[in-house]
Amino acid sequence: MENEDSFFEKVYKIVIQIPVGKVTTYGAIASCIGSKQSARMVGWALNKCSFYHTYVPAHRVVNRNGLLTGKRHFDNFETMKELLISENIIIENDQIIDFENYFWNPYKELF
DNA sequence: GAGTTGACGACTT
DNA sequence: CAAGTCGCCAACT
Repeated sequence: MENEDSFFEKVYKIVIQIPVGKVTTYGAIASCIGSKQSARMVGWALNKCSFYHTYVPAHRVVNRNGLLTGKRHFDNFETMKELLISENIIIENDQIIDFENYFWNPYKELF
């Protein structure tokens, strides 16, 4: 069944559930999975999200500072910012303004 | 099978 | 206050 508890699968399932207009952090996802220090793995998982059978809104995942550190992994450096802007999220200098306001806690879905 | 990498985070200097 | 270093864990070469 869908009990593929692979690290990647967990990451994808969480990211996919991020609502439009919201964002989360790598650390939050990692913590949600169980290893808060595995934030790097979250980024690694998103790196191969293109190979996943389901679309993963990786642009809604940013680092702890609300900085779009992963923008360079998109087709163009502006893609990530453009996607967030299209979701009513304000970006300035590759950083989310009022990031705390847009933050979506993955724990809410695990409840 | 071993070493290097990586879209982070927190601590140390 | 800013920059540098370490740790963490799985995938990639």
